Amino acid sequence: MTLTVSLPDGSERTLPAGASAADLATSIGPGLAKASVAALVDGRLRDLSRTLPDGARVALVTRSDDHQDALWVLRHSAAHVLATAVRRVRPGAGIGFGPPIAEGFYYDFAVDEPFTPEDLEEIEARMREVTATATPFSRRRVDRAEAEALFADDPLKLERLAEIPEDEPITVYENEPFLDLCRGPHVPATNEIKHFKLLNAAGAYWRGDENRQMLQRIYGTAFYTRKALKARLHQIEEAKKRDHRRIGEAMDLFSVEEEVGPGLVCWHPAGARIQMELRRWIEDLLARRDYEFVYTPHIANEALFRRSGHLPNYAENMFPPMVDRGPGSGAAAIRLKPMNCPGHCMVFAARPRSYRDLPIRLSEIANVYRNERSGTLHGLLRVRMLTMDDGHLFCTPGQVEGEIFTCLELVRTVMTTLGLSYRFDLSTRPHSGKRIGGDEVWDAAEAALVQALERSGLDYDLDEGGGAFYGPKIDVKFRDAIGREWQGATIQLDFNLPERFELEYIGTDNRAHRPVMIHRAILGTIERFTGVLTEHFAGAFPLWLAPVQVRVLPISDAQQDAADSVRDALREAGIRAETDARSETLGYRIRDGELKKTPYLLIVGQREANEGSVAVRARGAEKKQIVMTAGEFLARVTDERDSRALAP
RNA sequence: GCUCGCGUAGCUCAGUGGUAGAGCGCAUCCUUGGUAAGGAUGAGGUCGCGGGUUCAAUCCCCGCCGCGAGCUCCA
Repeated sequence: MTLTVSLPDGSERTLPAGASAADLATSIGPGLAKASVAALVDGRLRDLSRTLPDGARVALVTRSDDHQDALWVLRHSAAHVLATAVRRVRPGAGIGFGPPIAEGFYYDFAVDEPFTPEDLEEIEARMREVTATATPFSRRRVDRAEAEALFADDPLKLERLAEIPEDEPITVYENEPFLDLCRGPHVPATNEIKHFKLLNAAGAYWRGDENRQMLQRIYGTAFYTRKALKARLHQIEEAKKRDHRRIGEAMDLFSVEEEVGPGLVCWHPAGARIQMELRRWIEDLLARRDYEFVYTPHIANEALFRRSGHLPNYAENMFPPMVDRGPGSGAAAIRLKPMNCPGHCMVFAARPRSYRDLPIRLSEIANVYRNERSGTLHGLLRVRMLTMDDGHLFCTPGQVEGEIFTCLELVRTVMTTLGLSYRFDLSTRPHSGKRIGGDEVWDAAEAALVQALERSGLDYDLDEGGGAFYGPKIDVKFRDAIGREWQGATIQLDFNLPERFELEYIGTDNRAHRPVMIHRAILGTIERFTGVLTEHFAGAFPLWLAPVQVRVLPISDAQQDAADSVRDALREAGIRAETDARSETLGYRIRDGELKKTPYLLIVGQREANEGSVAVRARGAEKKQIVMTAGEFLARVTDERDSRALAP
């Protein structure tokens, strides 16, 4: 008896019946056998030790820090080793879930006392004991009764067990002495896990449900090579150094004071400068694309938000009402706006609209106010007064694709200018019952988004069922300088608000039609975007965004006038320049300028003062400075600013 | 909002049951220095807020507020 499998290169191999993926690897070569950790059998990850079905397509998964499947298996196994070690330190620990995640793995434990940093050290040491020897991960199928017996004293596992459908096999994995209810697969043995590190511990709700018990989660990461682990740990260090709260303090960009209130940002002059540049840039880009700007009130009658659906659906995130003349007077309750769309709908509805008016593109770079839960606030990334570069497009169904296309083009312009790589997620209709509008409407809307994406020649990932109840959307994810991904622009179709506000336009048939509404934000919010850019650039903003663009350093008092006149000429050209004539050594002032990430330091000594030149020291270029005339520098720096260049 | 941790000078942090210290920054003076920290002197703190224990609390206990790591949520 034999079985035949096909390999990724299209070739076929015949093996004795009952052969495993490990046997397959051995039959191909000892090197492959040694390098394999798991197998993809008909596209599904399997243990190396599982028998192969006849006719399967098999790809061996070899040790690699570049291969998601390989890392997935390793980290999943590392999670089991973590649980093994925790059970040694806390024998009674209940066991929740322990999956691999994008950058590592975690495991949740039900324990009486939370883990301390010292506990993590000890647990990690125990893990090293476990991985020092080759204890196999062995898979076993069990029936329900046996599984219930095995996990009789672990209520979390019993709960999970009860959810496994009758027709699904129940498997357990054991790396002695630890036994877990688990679908697998795993690496062959514990000694495969060589390069790992526990990172932190924190509470996590059982099953992510805030009404259920709080478990203690331990995060860690694991790789096949020491180099990759070191790179990851370095990335974590780098992220700490780039933390926008730290840089914001050092560069005096902003502050969040307890006395003002949590999640409320005071922008200092340097930070406000960055914000202003971003804002002007976006406004200019929008104006060129036929947007019109509006202002709508920051506070409004509650009735507006009742109509828009915010009060029934979004009240959690809205501040409580204010009443201007006291209760009982008949005065309306007033709310701070959490979004701009209701106001923009009112602008649209304020007069009759013809199809000739469409599309109408309204933009408002406005503050909105959201009563975010206190535990979610974080520097500039999550605040309670935020500034959206908001816009709402009102158009006919036939115009949707073209409008989306233009939005995508705008996204590309913004991301390219800032040197950010990005990708798109297309989120389609949620499951029926959780959406409004008929299937034909959704079909057309999704098709329009797909066509716009394809017309742009852009790749996208599909997030099926991820759309809002009121319409499908395209989300932009961009990657920063150290590889982290952030939510950027969002473009959302909305069939809901035009209904609620009874928006209409008169069509060519002289009858009223409902417009389609598109919500879109390109930066998202200025606060978050500034925070992310601060981390992306590590404070070294491109010249056009830098709060101070040029600092002029006279070598001694004798050159102060010369330095000031260079500074004044730069200012005349709209360059943000200042003189640093402090009574400190030149070395000190250069160091200070570099630490403040000033794009250009101009040194003016007697030589330069005599000949009308400046010694230009570009940020980070150290001693590779160039002497040029003040006029040459001015031309160069204005050009760099006007082109929004990323680097000199 | 929840769990745990933290809260000392403008910033980063040390410290003690007997009302406090460093470095940086800041101020003044000296120094006028050619490419990443010149020197001296000085100011600056209700030790987050409120209770409690104690002869005595910045330190121990409780509550509140804020921050951090996560969870949940999300621009």
